[in-house]
Amino acid sequence: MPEVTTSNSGVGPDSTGVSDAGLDGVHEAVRHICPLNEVLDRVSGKWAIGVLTLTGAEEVVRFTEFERGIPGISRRMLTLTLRNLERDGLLTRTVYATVPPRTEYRLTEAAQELAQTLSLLTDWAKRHQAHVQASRVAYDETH
Amino acid sequence: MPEVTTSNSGVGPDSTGVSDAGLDGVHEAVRHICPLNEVLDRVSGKWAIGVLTLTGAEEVVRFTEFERGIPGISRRMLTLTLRNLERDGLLTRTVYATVPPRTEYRLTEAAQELAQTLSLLTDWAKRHQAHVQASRVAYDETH
DNA sequence: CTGAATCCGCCGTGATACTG
DNA sequence: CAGTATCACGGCGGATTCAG
Repeated sequence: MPEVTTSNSGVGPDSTGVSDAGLDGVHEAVRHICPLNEVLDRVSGKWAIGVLTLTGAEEVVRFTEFERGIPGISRRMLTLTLRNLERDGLLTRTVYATVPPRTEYRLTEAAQELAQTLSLLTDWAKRHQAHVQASRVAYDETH
Repeated sequence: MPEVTTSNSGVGPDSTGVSDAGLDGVHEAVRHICPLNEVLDRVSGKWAIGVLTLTGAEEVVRFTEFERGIPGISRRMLTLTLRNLERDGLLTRTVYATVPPRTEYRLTEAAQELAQTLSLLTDWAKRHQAHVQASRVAYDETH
């Protein structure tokens, strides 16, 4: 992805190529109103959060430690997640040309701030997850 | 979605049915470690944030106002987003049986707190988006 | 040990048309 | 006005295999 449409790691096709280019304009306007989308695009996906929090807790993490620390993740997705985070300047990747090879990952300062903010979101989740679950059950019963 | 697998609005098949059921256990462990995933699942998708912030700013919003206020959204996606948010107890939906029909949406208290926390994330995004973009450009050049 | 490359299934998303 | 129903597409995510 060398060009503009770098964000939107989500599922959407990002303006399906439909009609004229006007849609990109308004879409950009939405993004301007809400940079939150960019953060969430970055942090979305099943694994990014796990990587971030794990790295935040451990300071320095190696590839294999991620695999053990995030149960269920595949090599492929771990690599992709790591690369995306590195590309966004949230992780630094240091490779030691030893045998066997060794790679270390750390959070950048920006990512550390992000992790702190995310912890506030976690607080919200903890405080309201019961309410949310109850809402879901109630909703599913009546629909 | 009447049953258990309600969360995980993301793309993943949620433990592909591979081998034994042990994977669900560890996966559940991951969720326990990080309830953040649930919040993000709830807020992910291209439109949920827009709906949330718009409703936060307007107090009361009608269906058509969403369509006008969130450029590019389709009726279908607006409906789905609204329903999900309502199901999670973040939005209330009030239908007036008038002609023409009229439906009002408001944030619940929980969602208002969430919106505040999300604004902190927005702050982070604003403070670091330049850095992130620069990182991306640099990364794309060298790879 | 740390990845890269390939194949494939699933589901989110959008377009379009229909309804009360 | 406020949705619902149906179809099609594209990409994420996973499994597996190969490489340095």
